[in-house]
Amino acid sequence: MSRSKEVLSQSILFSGLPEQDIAALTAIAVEKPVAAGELIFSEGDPGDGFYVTLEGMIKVYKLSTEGKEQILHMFGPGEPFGEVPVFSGKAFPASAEGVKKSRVLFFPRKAFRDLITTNPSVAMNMLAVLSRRLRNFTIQVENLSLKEVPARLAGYFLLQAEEQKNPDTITLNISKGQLASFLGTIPETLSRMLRKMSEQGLVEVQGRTIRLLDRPGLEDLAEFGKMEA
Amino acid sequence: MSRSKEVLSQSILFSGLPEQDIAALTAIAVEKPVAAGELIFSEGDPGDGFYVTLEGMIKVYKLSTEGKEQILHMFGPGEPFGEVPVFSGKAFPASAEGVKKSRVLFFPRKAFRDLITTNPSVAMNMLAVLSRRLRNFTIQVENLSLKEVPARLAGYFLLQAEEQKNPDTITLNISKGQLASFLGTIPETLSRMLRKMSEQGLVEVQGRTIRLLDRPGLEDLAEFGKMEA
DNA sequence: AACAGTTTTTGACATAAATCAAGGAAAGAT
DNA sequence: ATCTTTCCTTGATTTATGTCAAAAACTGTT
Repeated sequence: MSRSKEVLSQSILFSGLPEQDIAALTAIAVEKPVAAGELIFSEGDPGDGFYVTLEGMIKVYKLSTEGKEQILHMFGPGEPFGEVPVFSGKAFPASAEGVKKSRVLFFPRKAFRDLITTNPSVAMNMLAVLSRRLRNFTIQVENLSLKEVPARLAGYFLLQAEEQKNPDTITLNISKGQLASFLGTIPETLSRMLRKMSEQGLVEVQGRTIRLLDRPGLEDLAEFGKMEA
Repeated sequence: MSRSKEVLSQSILFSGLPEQDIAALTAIAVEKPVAAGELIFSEGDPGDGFYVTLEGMIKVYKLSTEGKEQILHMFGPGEPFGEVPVFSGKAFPASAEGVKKSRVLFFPRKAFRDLITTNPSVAMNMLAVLSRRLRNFTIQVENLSLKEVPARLAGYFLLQAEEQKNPDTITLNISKGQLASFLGTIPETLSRMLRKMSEQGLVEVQGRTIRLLDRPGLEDLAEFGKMEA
């Protein structure tokens, strides 16, 4: 089995599909290399299909008129993105580009809609994907509206610790600038908060490696968002 | 046809369904009256089904630990809500309650999943509903992160004008306090911004009636977010 | 190893919006 | 019509975070 098929067969969207269906899928899909910083689609583009990340990392983001960036999602291998226009019939609501050198698979709109109508389990998987996405958005809105930057940061660290299956050390897989943009702030503020958290013994920062020194403290910060001094 | 069936047959989710399917649906669904301020479900509840608003208005919201509220969505007649747990398998990510006296229809999880697997067009409609929801969330995140309160407010007015099909006068269908919560701010700030916009001749406010006096000015404010003085 | 580029940090300052506190207006109940 | 409660407005003040400017620390490259 090719590397692409392997990624697909383990993706949330196509898990449980028999191998010949996966093969049929790769037949209709087009693979595309994406350079670091390369634009995949822009907000307002028509959107005649969606993508699955095969390798690397893709960010989906919005830009303000003054040029500030807000990252909405980061997608790694196996994760689909850009599906909204396929089902809503409207243009992409945001833009996407590679964070690093990546490979993506493009699925044309019509072929995929046909697959869904004949294959209820793919429809169900897609519903699950979109539901999870909605769930993440509610958390993002909650963070932006109801929590301050230190709380968001602490929450991010704890989430990463879980995803990376290491309760006391995490490695950032994006730059601090990109992390700031994901958390809805700017690099200067992020830098200051990291220093503050270090001074209080919550974490130890060394480049992209963050040691979580005080999990209860971080959990408290993530929930209540207050740091003394 | 009963009032409920009428609402359902015109809803985005069930549009295009033959009448006997609608009848079958209402057979599995349970109607429930909801008082103003009555809780329908809470964040963290298991979620063994989803709802469709029949009458009135439902808000879906999050609360901060300090008690501040962020409204995520407002749903009127025909609009479904609370679907995320049906497909993600996880609990409700937010809470829902009636804004005013309402009626809702509850669809049990299993029955609806069965309907979807046998009826691709319902699956397609649900995918469209979730996609549209995602689209709205990207706008909400953009607003919270990249725009200031005056810009969000101007954008809200323009959107309402469109929905109410009246280019120069809108009537708020929620209280100003609830509007503040939807826009991610507090009543005091909203009040001040409304005054500022009035002083600048952008709008004229009389209770819940807002007259849009300067659409180009509002459009500019919504996009660039700057108000002189 | 030195270079040019980017990313990150630090400092001084500006500002949008929240908080606290209180008065006024509107709406619903008796 | 009056009372009571909720909603809305206004003012004074605080605060978190953004802006601007510059230095320092990395990164990868010749």
